[in-house]
This record gives sequence, C-alpha cells and structure tokens, in this order.
Amino acid sequence: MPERPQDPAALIAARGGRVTRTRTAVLSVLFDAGRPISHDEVGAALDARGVSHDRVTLYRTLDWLVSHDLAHKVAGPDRAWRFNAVGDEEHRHAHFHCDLCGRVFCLESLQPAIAATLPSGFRLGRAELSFHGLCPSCPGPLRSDAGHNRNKIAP
Amino acid sequence: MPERPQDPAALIAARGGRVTRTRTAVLSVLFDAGRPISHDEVGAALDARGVSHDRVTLYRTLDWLVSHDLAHKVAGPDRAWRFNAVGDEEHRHAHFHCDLCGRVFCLESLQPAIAATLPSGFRLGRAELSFHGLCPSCPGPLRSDAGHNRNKIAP
DNA sequence: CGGCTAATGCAACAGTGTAGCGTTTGTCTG
DNA sequence: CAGACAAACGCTACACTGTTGCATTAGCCG
Repeated sequence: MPERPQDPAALIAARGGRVTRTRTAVLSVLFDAGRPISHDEVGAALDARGVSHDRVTLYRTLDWLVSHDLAHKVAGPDRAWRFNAVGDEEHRHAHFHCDLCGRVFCLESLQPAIAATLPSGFRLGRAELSFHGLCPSCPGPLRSDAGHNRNKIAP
Repeated sequence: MPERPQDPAALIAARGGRVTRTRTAVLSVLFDAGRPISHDEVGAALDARGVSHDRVTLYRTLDWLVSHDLAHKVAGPDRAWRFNAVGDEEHRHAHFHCDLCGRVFCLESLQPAIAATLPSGFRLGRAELSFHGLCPSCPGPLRSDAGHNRNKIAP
C-alpha cells in the first residue's frame, strides 16, 4: 500500500547517494511490497526483475536505505529483519507477525495511544508495538502446540 | 525482581519434568537475574556456579522452561533471544532494549492500556510493547550516528 | 537394584549477518 | 567527452545464533 510510488532514483539522489541499479531496484521492490519483507524476499523479487542480488550487497543496500530514512527495519519473529519502504509518511503504526507463515503486516489503522512514562534514567529512542498470532490467510485456530496461549492483551 | 524466589526443583517437578542439575541451575540463574538475559549470559552464570553448560543443552533447557511456562522468551535487538523466569505472576509488561549495551529491562510499572482492534481475519496470540533507547548505565545522549532519530512516541 | 526413557553432550549443520579487499562504476571536474 | 576519485559492488571468508541426529548418561519408578 504505497501511498505515493515516488521515483526511487529521485529519492536516492535526494539523499546524496549514488543512483545504482541495485538501489533503485531494491527500493522499488520495497515500495511494491507494501509490507515489511525479509532480505530473502527482496532477493527473490530482484531475481524476478533480472537484477543481480549479491547477498552482501543486498544487506548493505538495505542498511543504507534504513540509515537514510528510505526504509525501516522491523524485527521478525524468526530473528530475521524485515524491511519496508518509507515514503514521506510517518512510520508510526503497529505490526502484526504471523506465527505460521512468518509474514509481517503493517497495521496502518492502529494508532495506539501509548501513555508511557519511562523510569528515570531511560532515554527513549523509539517504541514498537507488535502483535503476534495468525494472519487471515493462514489456517487453524490459535495454535496450542507450544505451551499455553494468552488471548488477552490489555487488563 | 523475582516476586518469590520459589524452589526451582519444586517448580520443575511440578511440571512433570525431571529435576536435573542443569535445569535447576538455569532456572535459579534466571530467578537471580531479575531481567531477561541472553543464552550467553546464562552460560556465563553457570560457569560461575561451576555447572556444565553445553550450548545445545542450554538451548534445550531454556526452550523446555519456556514451553512449560517457567520462563519467557523476549526478542532482543541483536536477534538473540532473552529469557526471564516466570513465577506465578502474569507477564504483561513492556520491555526496554538498550541500543548501546544490548540489555533488556522489564518495565514492571508500565501497564499500557492498549485498546487494540485488529482488522478482521487476524487472530491475536499476544501483544508486545517494546521501547528502544539508552539505559541509565549507558553514556551519551540519544545517539545520532545512524540516521535521524524520532524522539516522539504517541501523537 | 534394574530398567525404561528423559535429558545430556558431542559433532555437524543451517541461516543470518559482517569484515576485508580488490574491482567496477557513478559522478564530478576539467 | 575524457579522466580521476571515491562510492558502491561482489567475492571470499568468517562470526554468531540456533537446530538436528545420535550415541551416552542418569533421573525416576517399579
């Protein structure tokens, strides 16, 4: 759900980076994905577009995009990062992690009002709200394999 | 901050597990830590107590504790799991991840009132609220090395 | 005590991410 | 347009986290 599919090359150039094939392709892939995708998924998408996808270069490209505010990094449930493109909209929404297929979804509509007062000494960088469960395209009720579930969130 | 430092052996036996040296030692370490610690930290603590700490056994022991509701798994910022002991109190609080030292703190006092309505189709398992920044024992203001920071959480 | 099985420990492996370094290639200047 | 400089690439090798298989050990129960 890219709000406005801006020109990747222009965005990259605007940040003072060199406009390379990998960068524009990766950013374009992220824009098209519309949800945070893993390094692997990006690689597959690059394959489909016939763009080289060296593993290391891909990592560095994604890191570059993140450090230049063109992408965001979300921790996935399988200890792999997910990346999603950032237009010029604020990235302040929750994420949903599917326990079954491992995909991550942005919950744009969810703007939690977190009234948080941190204990003294803690300096806040950012907050992250994530939900875990089963996504619409995965079968089954709540899984009951690994211990007990807690179907409650807020008191 | 273990509410009541119950006897690890008794807790383990109560779940129908065999009371072994590794298990009791690991659970005891978790109780003493009072915050989610990594597999590595557990290993170091076991060393200090003169208990064997085979890597694989440690992983399996921790997983066993988690699957029997004696411990909780928290995703760390460095893609390593952190584990903390669970007495009989509910584990419904936020976590603070220090960007510098990587430690994770339980924010017991923080009971966020999340009024979340998931889009239809999503089935919720659990929710997690995490904060990232600098902990009291780490130096410096908010780091400014990797891109721009967002010092705001809630609108 | 004796036996059954859970739990252990060892080795080997898989996936994710990083470091070093020589080569390619944008981009800028003349 | 040509040349040069540095950013970006791509390769190899590596580190770390976590897993699988399997033979061995050791709780627990009779």
